[in-house]
Amino acid sequence: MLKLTKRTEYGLIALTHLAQMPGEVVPAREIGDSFPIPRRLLAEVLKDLCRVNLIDSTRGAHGGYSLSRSAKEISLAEIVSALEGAPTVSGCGDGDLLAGETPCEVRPICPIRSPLERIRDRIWQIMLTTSLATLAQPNEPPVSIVHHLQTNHNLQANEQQS
Amino acid sequence: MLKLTKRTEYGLIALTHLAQMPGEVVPAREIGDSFPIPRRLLAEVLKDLCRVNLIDSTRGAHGGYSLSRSAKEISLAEIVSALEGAPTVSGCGDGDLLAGETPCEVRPICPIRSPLERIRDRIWQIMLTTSLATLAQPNEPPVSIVHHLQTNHNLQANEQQS
DNA sequence: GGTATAGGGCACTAATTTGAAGCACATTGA
DNA sequence: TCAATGTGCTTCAAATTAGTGCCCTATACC
Repeated sequence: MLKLTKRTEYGLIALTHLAQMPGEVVPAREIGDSFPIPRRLLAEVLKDLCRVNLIDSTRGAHGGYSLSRSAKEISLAEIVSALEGAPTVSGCGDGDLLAGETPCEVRPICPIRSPLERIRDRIWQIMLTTSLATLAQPNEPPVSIVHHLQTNHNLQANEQQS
Repeated sequence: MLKLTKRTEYGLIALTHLAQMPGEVVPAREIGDSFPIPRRLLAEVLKDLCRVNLIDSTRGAHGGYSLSRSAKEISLAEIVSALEGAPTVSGCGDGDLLAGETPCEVRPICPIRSPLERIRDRIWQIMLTTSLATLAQPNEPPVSIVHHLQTNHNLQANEQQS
């Protein structure tokens, strides 16, 4: 849980790279050279991002990719759902956020479905309100549109062991 | 991302089952009979939960499992980390929450690390503040210790396609 | 003690998901 | 035309996850 796939990581890296040179058309090669990312995989990821219109592609010599809109208008949720599908928390179908899901035979009697969905929604909310612009400024405080979500957590520290 | 493994789902189902009969020693068989869960796997999961002292086991005839403390004192975070390890969001090492992680060679120059960690922490916070008791009352409103985290989300609905 | 019921350990296989690469083709600028 | 660059499709490899089998230990009850 909570772990992004490599595809998504690569996509985020590429997008933040693009976000730092708005307007410019950047070839996949350049992104691949800047980070130790397998070229071919990166191409796949960029293609996916293109498919959902997060970025524009220019073919031919001097081609490349560029953000299709401002980094502030691109949410983390869009990126994640483009690269690994909308989140599900439990494997049971989640009709609201996503299309076809494999039906879960436990579903009718599943005792944890509903509360888990609420949690998923809250997590998704965090991603919906986090913009690419925020991700692209790692040194800035998290001053995105999500800052009002910041919470004070006055609770017992739970011990976790791997 | 955000998808729980079957192990965790089974664990949550078992724990909510136990939570509904506090004090009683419930054999794994009974839980396995109540839901379409592979017996053998369920046993594995229960063993893991036992190992981190979320439940107690009683061996021998009339043996079984029971919660080791009140459902209100067991956080979702504990359950998840017991059954699938602490969350990572990105594969890069997360020293604070978890022990050894495979080092990420992109790490020194990774442009998305820090903001992603903040997001992971916020998600983790949700789980830390969600108790098993909350999960076990699917029909109740989410009135757990987390209610103060509820947020108003006044933002554009993003379209997601699978 | 014997037996039935219940959990525990270990190793193994199967299924699914994810990561990665190959190859040929389409587009475009010089 | 040629080189640079994105696109489609296929296949392979690695990692993760799901599920099983077998046998041992522990306890209640007769």
